[in-house]
Amino acid sequence: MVSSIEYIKKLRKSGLRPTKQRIVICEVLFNADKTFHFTINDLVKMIEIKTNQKISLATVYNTIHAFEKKGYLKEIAINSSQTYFDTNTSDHHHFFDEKERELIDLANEDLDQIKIKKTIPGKKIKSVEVLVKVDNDN
Amino acid sequence: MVSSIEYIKKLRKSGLRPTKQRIVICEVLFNADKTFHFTINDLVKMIEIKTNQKISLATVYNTIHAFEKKGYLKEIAINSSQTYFDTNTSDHHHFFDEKERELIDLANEDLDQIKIKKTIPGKKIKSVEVLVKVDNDN
DNA sequence: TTAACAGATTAAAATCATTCTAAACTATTG
DNA sequence: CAATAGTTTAGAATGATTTTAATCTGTTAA
Repeated sequence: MVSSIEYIKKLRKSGLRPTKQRIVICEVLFNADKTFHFTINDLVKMIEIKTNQKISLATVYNTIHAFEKKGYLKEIAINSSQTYFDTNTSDHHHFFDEKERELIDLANEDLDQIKIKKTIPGKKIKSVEVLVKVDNDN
Repeated sequence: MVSSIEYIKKLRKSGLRPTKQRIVICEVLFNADKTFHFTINDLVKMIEIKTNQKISLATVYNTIHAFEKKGYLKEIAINSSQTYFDTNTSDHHHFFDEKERELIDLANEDLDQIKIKKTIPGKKIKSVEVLVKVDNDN
């Protein structure tokens, strides 16, 4: 249970004003005992459940993008009509169950070190993301 | 230079009626000397240049989805406002240059075999996609 | 403490890729 | 050639995301 004072500090430290809305979003995202994956739609629902009031959709988008830019969230590359985010910002990968539209973490340790043997002139690698699509077994 | 008769055969064999529109799309997509990546928007432009007439956007979408379902195209998992497709349907991966919004093939041989050491009960692996995001070197 | 202002929030409109609709067209088959 | 199932089409609809422009609020300096 992280105190909201911590979030206020965190926000200030990143040059983001600690507004009521941002603190609520921090509490929803970063107070969970486990990291998780979510869409903007999921988040809006979680906020409503937690606070019984709503934050404007535009603010939710703004805040999530601000948090992503600060490195507090990661966007996950999948083809979906909605964008998925991850509160786990460590270096790791994902399973995607298209039937359930659900993401599952795949730890870096769960696959061998990926070594890219090809380089592109003038470019450097920013990230390596593995997406494992899964389907029902039968 | 593949004759359009070949595309007609190919379409018939897959249970798709060889319409004028589908043949044109085959010619644009599968007559290139190299495989390539494209968005629907790119494809529409290519069709216009090649034929000087246009195919309805709905038809382009229908056809691309039909081709994808038949395995003639692959959709590439990246976060972008537009969906990218690949005429290279072999097992391989991608670099994505976000600055240029450009995809570059990464052959399977350019990285070590990926072995996923985690399994999900009741699910089987359908695909493993690696996306390497790159940025300018400086 | 307060005034001033930059930054934030908001509802609503706009955007834009994609999908749907339902009417017109066409390839196939007998 | 007629019947029909499959296709194409323009335009409308959808839905996630972004923009707009007005209002509000946190911060700062006096």
